[in-house]
Amino acid sequence: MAEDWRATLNLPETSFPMKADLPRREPTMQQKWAEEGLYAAIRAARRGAPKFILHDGPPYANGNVHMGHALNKSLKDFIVRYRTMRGMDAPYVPGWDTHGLPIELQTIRQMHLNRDRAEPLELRAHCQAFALSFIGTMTEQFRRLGVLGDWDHPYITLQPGYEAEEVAAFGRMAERGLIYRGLRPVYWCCDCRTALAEAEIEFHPTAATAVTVLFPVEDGMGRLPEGTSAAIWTTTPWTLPANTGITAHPDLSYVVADSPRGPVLVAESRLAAFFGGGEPGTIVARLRGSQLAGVVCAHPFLSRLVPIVLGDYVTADDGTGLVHTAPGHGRDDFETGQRYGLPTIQPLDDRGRFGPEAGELAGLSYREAEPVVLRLLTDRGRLWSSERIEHEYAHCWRCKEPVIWRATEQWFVGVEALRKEAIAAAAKVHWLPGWGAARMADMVKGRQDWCVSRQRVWGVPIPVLYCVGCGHPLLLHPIFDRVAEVVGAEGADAWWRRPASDFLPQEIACPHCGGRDVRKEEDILDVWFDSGCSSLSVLAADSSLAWPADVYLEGPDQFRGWFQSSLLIAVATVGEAPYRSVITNGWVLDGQGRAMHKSLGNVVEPAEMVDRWGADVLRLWAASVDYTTDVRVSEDLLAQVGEIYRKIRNTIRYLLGNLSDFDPNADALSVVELPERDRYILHRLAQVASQVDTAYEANRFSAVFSAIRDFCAQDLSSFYLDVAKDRLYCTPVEDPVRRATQTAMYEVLRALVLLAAPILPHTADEAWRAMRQRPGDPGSVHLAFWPEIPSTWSDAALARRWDTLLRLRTEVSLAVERAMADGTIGRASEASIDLSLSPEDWAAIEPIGEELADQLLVAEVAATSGGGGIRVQASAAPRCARCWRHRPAATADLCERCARVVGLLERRGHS
RNA sequence: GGGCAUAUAGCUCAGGUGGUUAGAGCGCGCCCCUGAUAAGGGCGAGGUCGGUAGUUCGAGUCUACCUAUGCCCA
Repeated sequence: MAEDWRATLNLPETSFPMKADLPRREPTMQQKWAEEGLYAAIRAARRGAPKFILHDGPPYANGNVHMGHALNKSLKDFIVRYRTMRGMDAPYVPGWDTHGLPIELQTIRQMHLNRDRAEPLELRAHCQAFALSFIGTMTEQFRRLGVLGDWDHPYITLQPGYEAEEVAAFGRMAERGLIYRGLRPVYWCCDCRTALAEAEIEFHPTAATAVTVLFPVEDGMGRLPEGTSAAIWTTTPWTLPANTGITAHPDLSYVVADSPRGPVLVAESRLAAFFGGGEPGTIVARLRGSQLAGVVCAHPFLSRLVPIVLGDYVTADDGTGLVHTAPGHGRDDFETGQRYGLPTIQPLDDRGRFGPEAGELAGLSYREAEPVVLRLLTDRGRLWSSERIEHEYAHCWRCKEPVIWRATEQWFVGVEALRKEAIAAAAKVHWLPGWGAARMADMVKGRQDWCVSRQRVWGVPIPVLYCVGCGHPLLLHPIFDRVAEVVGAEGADAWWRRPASDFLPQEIACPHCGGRDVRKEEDILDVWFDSGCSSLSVLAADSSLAWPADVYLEGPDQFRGWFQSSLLIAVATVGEAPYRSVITNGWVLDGQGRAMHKSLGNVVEPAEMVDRWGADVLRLWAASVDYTTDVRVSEDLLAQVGEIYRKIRNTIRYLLGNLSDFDPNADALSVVELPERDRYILHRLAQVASQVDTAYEANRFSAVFSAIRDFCAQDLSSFYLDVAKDRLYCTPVEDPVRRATQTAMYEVLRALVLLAAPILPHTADEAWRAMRQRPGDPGSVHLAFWPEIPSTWSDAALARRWDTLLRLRTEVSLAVERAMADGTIGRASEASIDLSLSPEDWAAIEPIGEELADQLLVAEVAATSGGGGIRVQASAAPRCARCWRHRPAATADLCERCARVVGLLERRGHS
């Protein structure tokens, strides 16, 4: 009768559950870390160690955490945790960007405030409360992802200390002469008498007068016939008084055609339209736009010369291919004007009325001026044609009136003086991926001066006082110091709360007129100026951190944003880049590679994914993808990553289960004395650990991911652990054969948990706490050090032999599979194999000897040298009832080994 | 429209300096096991490398152009 030998086996046993239940259990673990003061404990443990500073780019505090944040913060966490395990002091101080238009607008809407009537201080208080509340929710969401950092002490751009450093930075830049005041066109509502941000603009169909106007050529550079006129087209004739140039496209083809008004210059493709269906005049000259550069025309009704300049934005979709350019009334116009030195003329006051210098137009609103302009053109014979058209035109979102572009006084950072220095500084930075270097250089090369003025209240004030007497702005060191001091003590609110005189130090007077009566600048700083100061306000200001940072890591949009603003400000104030390396992560797209949009309904919410899969699975996803390019995320993708997670988890669980009776401090054998089979897996472990280390070092987490995954799936689960079962289960607990395997398994488990810890902090810590410790091991894996892999574990010669075995194993599996299919055998374990090997294979396999059948998981193997191939038969040996292997019987139902073991156990049981 | 980037099996990724039948894991199909069991093992079917044209004795790997997608700019 068949006896149940199960009780005589050493089966795996562990409390580490197969089902991770991450969504439910992770929060508990996180709470435990918080209660244990894990972050502070790490800081204390690493005090004095070499620093590694990953400086957080501050997310904007006005919404929930989205997938882009989740990816970015996960990657940052991998880096910080890895460096910490490497023994470095790697503090992580999260940041928040809190000022600026979006929050101000959302607050106004939410509070139903009237911007014009709202007290600045009241509005600012609401904005602050708004931002802080989102910092609260976002902090919870980031913590839920397992991101380790000083969440109780983040840096926030609205903190007085932060603002004070920002004011000081502005002051230093001003002292270097990098700050100036100049004209720049902005959207302007003449009804509300204010500048508007783009977000405050609505477009509506509007009727307008479109005119085609002739500009007589004064100097054709010999390329244009005598008497030629350049034709432009505009839908805003009232801007003609501010015209200071004409822009042509360098690559467009232009012609001079005869007309009743003499030769006219237009784009060739616009010729027919220009003649309005009538017979086009004879073409008398043809030339490229680039050849027009330098031609000088006369203004159609003012005594002013206007040059033809070049601009890529010119199109031949409408008009004449020659664009009327008034730098005071348009963004493109302004930038073209800057490039070519065209004057910026701005004749309108804040109600949109022409000033006294506008001659006939003085006192008229820009709309009233239109018919006058038309008359002036007609009187001088410069009006080729005019028509009423309807087009989309910008309107004020509040009063619904049309808005205009109007140049006003703004504060600028002069980039020209910084450009070379900034490009040189960026060239010294290590960029990942490498194209970042060229991208940053290009962007700095091509950029205009930085307009840092915002006509708003939610922000850091531009710390400038004006002399009331002579109107001069006072860019003086003692004033900046004074403002920084007050702001540092009271916050930026002080700028609004206190009178201007409070910011004027006793000993200071206007250097121009000696006056001491001052007023405050009302503009605030661009929010990119805020975050751009973070290296100064945070890294340089905190002795526990360091300047410059080792790493910045953000999305590709930050090349024009934070990467750049940080660079410019650091170069302007310190003379170097604020980062040693910059890593860019790609954009997060949906499962089909499309950008996520609310309107498309394809937005994947990290909070939902965490509730469904757990943070460790989401993090494993972040590790699995090539983040340097755009990445996809979807339920399906997370499900796939979830499968890998289970594979890793189950491998760890199985290791734990088979080590339940193993005390590494008492039962471990010397590694160098282990049998080859166990030394082979340690050799593989050494290889994998090295690969993983190299990958972390290079921030190539997808290589970490695949190395760990393949090690679990291939080396461990499908080979080493599968084969080890017999040894583990069937030999006595303390049998050296078993202890040898457990010795190797313990090393594997320990290293595996440590290698995975930066990516899977919850799972790793859970496993760490479930496994036996060594003396001196910390209570949490997060305080542990990177595993030391002795070089003695690597054995290339041994590995070559075992790689041969693995290859043969595949061939045998195939033969066994065929034998099962044709009915020769029922299961692999009853296969009897004849192996006729090539001489080389025989040389590798021969030393493995009798163990071959064990390794191939078959009943028996007869291996010979000869190269004849593989034969499979059914084994003649009976199946042992205890170990289920087909081996010569010693008793009625047990093989020799099992009979011996059982006998031993029985003797023990009786003693 | 411009700049930059990406494009290898259903999915996620590997594929130094160009060279025999392009790899892995997952998923999928079939089979085994039931002493890792909402587990484990084996075998198998899937790509000609986004497209086109070139360079070369030979290209996934070099060049040009095109397409799609993404970011930034206009």
